[in-house]
Amino acid sequence: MSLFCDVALPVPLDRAFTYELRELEAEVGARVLVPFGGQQLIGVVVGVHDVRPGPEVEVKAVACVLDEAALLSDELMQLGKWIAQYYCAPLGDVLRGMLPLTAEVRRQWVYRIGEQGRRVQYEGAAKGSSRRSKLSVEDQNREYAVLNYLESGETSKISAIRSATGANKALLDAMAKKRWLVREPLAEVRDARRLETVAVLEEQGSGIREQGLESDAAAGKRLPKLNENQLAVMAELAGCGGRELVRELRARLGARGVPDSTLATLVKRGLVRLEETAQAFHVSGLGNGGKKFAHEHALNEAQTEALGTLVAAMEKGGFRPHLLYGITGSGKTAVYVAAMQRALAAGKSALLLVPEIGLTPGIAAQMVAAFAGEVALLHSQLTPDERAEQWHRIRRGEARVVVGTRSAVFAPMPDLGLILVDEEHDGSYKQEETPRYHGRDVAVMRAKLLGCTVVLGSATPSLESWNNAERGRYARVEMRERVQSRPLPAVEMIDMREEFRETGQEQMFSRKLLVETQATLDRGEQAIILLNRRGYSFVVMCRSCGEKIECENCAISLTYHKPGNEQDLNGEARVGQRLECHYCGYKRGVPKACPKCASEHLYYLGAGSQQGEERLQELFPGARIGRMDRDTVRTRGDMERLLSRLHSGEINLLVGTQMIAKGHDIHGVTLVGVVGADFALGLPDFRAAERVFQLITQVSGRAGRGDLPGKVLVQTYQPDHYVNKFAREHDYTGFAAREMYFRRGMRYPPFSVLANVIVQSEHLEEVLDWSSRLGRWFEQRKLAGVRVLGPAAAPLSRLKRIYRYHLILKADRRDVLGPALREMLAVMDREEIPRRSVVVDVDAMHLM
DNA sequence: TACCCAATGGAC
DNA sequence: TCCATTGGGTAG
Repeated sequence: MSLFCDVALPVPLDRAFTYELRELEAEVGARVLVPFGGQQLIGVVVGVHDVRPGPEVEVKAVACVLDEAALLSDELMQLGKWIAQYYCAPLGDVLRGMLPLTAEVRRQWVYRIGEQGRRVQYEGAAKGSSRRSKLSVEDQNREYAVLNYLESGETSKISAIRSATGANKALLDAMAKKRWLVREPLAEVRDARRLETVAVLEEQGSGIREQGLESDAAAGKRLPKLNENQLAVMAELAGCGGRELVRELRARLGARGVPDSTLATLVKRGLVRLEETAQAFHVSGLGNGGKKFAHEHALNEAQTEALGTLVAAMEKGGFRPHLLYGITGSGKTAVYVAAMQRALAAGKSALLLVPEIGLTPGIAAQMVAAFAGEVALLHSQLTPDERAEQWHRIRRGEARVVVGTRSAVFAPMPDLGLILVDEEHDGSYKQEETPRYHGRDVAVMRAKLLGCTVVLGSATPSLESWNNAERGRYARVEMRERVQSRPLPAVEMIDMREEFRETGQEQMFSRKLLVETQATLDRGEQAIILLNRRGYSFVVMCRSCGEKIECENCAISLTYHKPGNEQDLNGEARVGQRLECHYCGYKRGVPKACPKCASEHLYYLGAGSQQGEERLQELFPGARIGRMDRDTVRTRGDMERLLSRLHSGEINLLVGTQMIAKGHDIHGVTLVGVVGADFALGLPDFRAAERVFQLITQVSGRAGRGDLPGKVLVQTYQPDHYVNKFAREHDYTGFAAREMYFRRGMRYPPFSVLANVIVQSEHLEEVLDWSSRLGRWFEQRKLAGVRVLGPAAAPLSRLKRIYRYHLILKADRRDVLGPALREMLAVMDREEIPRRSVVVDVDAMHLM
């Protein structure tokens, strides 16, 4: 038994804290509740020992050990430490993200009357309330009520005090500050599993039931004690095999006029027993509508071959990363399912990471169809209770197939034998807050620690993964055929400059796109049009002075939204037109005149999806149009409803932002239009070309997935740009080679490792001061193999009232970047640059 | 990060 | 003089 333990806490501090264990025992990887600067925090034990820290620290005792055995396995602890190191994040923050179990410990405060409070109570009773207090008379009275309530000296929970006196937390905390009350933390551990009551027929009850079933009249004679209602309950229960959820039973019987109390009577008589059971796992909203899934078909040759490679790797064992490069519609999901089945058959479990479950409801449904109760889902829309429940099912080995988004890479799976990362190029794998890890890279690292197979799948692999495959670090598996030998859609570029010259006017849609859309609709087929901006117009500009209307909090043009029937985040109908900031959510009314020069000539530029929908409605009055963007799709339910309307043909023309490009499999779609996607080529971002190529390829992949061939029309102002050239030929390989050339020349990833160091503050002077000091330090330090760009204003120079400058670090090798960043953090400490004002983004996805 | 404490300054 | 607010330092 050890005397002390070191605990990583969820605070932005790069160290662990030592606590005394006293009589308690704690394993490394277990959670403990500890006092920390006046609070109680849940931390994870990262070490146990007998070494008392120096006399300069007052060692406190662990309040409570929450887990008897390690909750985080050795393997996951190691993974956590790697993340903390690699991404320069505090271990406590990392571990908190790995253990999504906040639902299990309820922390609250209890209050007790203090010395000061007692005095006030007596004096106050004599003097009456003070006129000088800023509190309202009601609050003063409440304060005295609280003192009276706590008079005995016992501690009370906030809820008890509130119901007795009407005092709220703010009032109690204010009293604690005045030392009228003493505030103490209290933590209650509870089981996150939701319990349900089940009614069970007792032995003697089933005998009665059998008689009762013969005929109600006969039963009534032999069992005069059971009335009609009671017999109905018994019969219903027998009809369900003698066991049913009380909730269900009540619902059914209540409809027939049997009161709830009847069941209680039967329980009292010992004919029925009530049992508490853990609520059955329930996957909600998987509207698969009995569709046939790809894996039910036989795999084609390419799929079989790919599967063979993966299975061989699994059988051989050991760490071997694979890049599964399969063009859109080549049936990657079927290969995933088959590989997972093999893993399960070999007694292993399998993990599938997907970018966003909400945007591709199909994938969860397919996994449930294939693996039924063995599946656990982990995604951001789960409630804390649901997440904890899934987490424990996984840890107990009850769910051997896990499908989830980014953080599911930490799923506590025993015997993990296969990790799959679908759409590995997707930016949503990168967490944009501390710890800023990349789910795909963590997946690879986890596979390395475990020595298991990992598969990265994509039709448009990230340049990093492609490079790894080129260099032989990853085994490349290719599927270059669509299933059932369906052809890839023909892609045509429409030169919008020429269009302008010929028509003499700036139009949102080219003539060709309109003609083709009409023809598609006339043939009874479906069309999709990508318009990669939401809202109506994304710039409002003054014709007189050229001023663009910007957000008050951000250096960003506001987007004009027309009144519509969409709902805002609170579920309230959005009425009225408005200008909106897509970064901070700021909203304002539409000005009649320029805020700067008062000119009334305001000009609305740039068409978003809302305007696209409106224009299409005018152009194709007969079309059944749907819109898919963040304004119309807020929940998974919205997405499913929209997709099912598309599947059924209720919608035949869909307009939307990039979410329409995400892996949907709609067989009726034969035409895809891409409008304004190349605007992103102008962004100051080294991944701009890669992203545009991915977007065009992915959205093109939505066409021609059924029996009819598809066609893609891409409107562009840069038809000669290599992105467009290679996209037209479906030539990922060619694009990758060309883009590698650019990246190599510019020493961008994958030919360097990159970190974006963002310095931010509400005050511009601080940002300028700190960033220039860091810049000078790097200049003097002359770190070998590291080059530093900047400091310079970040392209998004102000966000949410915070000014932003950045330095970009490019290193030749991985092992020089980490030490350089750590040295920088140490210098910041010395130079008194606050840690929280500098964000370190290792392997940044964008440099905005 | 969240909290505590000491110093500040406004209101009575 | 009292109290509320603010900013800096620290947490085991």
